[in-house]
Amino acid sequence: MTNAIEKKCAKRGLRLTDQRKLVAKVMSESEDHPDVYELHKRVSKLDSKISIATVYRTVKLFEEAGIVAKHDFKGTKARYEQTTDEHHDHLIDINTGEITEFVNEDIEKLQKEVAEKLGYKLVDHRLELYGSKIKK
Amino acid sequence: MTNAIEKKCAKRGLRLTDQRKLVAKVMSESEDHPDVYELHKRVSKLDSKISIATVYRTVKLFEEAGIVAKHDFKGTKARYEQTTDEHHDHLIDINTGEITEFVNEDIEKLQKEVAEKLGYKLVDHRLELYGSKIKK
DNA sequence: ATAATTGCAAATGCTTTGCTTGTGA
DNA sequence: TCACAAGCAAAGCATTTGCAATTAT
Repeated sequence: MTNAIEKKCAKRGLRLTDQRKLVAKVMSESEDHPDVYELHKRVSKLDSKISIATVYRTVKLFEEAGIVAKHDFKGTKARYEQTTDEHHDHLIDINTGEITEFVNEDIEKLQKEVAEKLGYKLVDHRLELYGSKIKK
Repeated sequence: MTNAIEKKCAKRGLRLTDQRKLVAKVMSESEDHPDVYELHKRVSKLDSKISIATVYRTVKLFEEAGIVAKHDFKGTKARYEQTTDEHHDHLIDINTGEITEFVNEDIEKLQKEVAEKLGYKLVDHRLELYGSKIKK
């Protein structure tokens, strides 16, 4: 069984070790944004021998290959998610830590305009909203 | 000579030690976004005995009192700046590290709308643009 | 075959903290 | 006076790395 991440690795010529396959599998099946410790915990269920150093190395490798995205949300450790086709930003629940993804083309466009007005070509950005759930 | 930071400390009942006065002075006079190491270097010129631990503690204290803002830009250590009256966001030059501040009310408004549409009250946000200078 | 990868433990870099001495209000 | 702050060195935490053994191609 080959998942999307494995396919991307192959395409990029990354050597597919058992450990990398397992990290790929776990990330492919994750719906959330796990940190390295959590990833290691999940992968350990499939291979109790895998080292957390390998998870760190793998996740960094995947990130450099554009296969996963790393997020440093305020006050938390680095979290990872599989890269998707369309770009999205994040809203973080300040009470529960729950993360909601969203897309807003108007904001995207305005960011580009702001950068250009300041004499810059927009290369990357970071937009995070922090909020608390409205109870109704 | 009393600067804005010292005034805020007084208003909040923070004890004004010599070291805190010096950090306040240096931050008040800084036009950039120094990290703790840089702050310690600048303060050391005024008091060669000050410990970097004290700078860490002071900067954290000021942050918790809303007197300075902490920024964790991508790939850099924590940087600090004096809090200003109007909110602003940052554009970071990916080549030089130079930081430009900007305000965009349209984006602010859209962020709030996005949060509300998702059922959240917007409490805080983080918007950073990363770009490279357009040479003309 | 052999260059790349792993596991382990030690090292790193930034930040915090325990403890004793010093000090601002 | 005396609760709070500073200085120092040690500890903490997430992450990286050197090295010998292992493995994918």
